[in-house]
Amino acid sequence: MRGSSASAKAGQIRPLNRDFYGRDPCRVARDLLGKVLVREGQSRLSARIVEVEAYLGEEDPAAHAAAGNTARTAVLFGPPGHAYVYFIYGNHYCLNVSCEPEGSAGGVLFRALEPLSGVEEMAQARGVEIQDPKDVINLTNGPGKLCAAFAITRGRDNGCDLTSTASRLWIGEDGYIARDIKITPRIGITKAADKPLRYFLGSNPFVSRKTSFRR
DNA sequence: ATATCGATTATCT
DNA sequence: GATAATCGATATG
Repeated sequence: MRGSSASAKAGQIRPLNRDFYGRDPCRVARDLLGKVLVREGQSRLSARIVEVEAYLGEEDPAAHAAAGNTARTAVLFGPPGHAYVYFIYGNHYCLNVSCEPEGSAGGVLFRALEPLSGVEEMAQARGVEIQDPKDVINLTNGPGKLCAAFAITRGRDNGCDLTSTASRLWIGEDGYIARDIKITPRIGITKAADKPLRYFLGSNPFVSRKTSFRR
């Protein structure tokens, strides 16, 4: 066996190709569950994707793409598989991956991750101490939190190619099969707040909330 | 357990 | 000038 096998060996992570992202954000969101976000650095940080939301194109009032192709939203209109990072509420960064073929807007917001490696470095980046195993949950169970844990900022990571293992940030699969997928409305929005575009692993303790009402 | 609120800035009206 | 794809702290049941 020499790497041509379809099933990944334990611990091995293979990047997802650009075609994976060049589709409807709803399908990309669904298929992203169970995949792995990797940040290369002094040591490698990795975490499983357990909660995401789909944001559509200019016709979705809740999407940033609704403002059209501006300096801020350009990545959403560009080629698929790139990181769209924005700053919100004066405090937090949020990470998306661009979807749809170039010229058509769409993205998937990362809402929660399950840490696989580099827990100590994530805790340090979040500015918290891990005193109890349950404290690990608090590291990446929200869109702002996971960006802090991975040291993701707009300046460093906006526009990053997430299909390349040469990038500081990329996404891969390790053979894990997503189970118990749940779908609810998106969280924290006021427009189009009823559309069921939030996808998560129902039995995973790292999801930010079980249900979606808020606000 | 849920509810409310302040922080702080990029972006848009 | 208002709002926002959030978080953490505080108050209250």
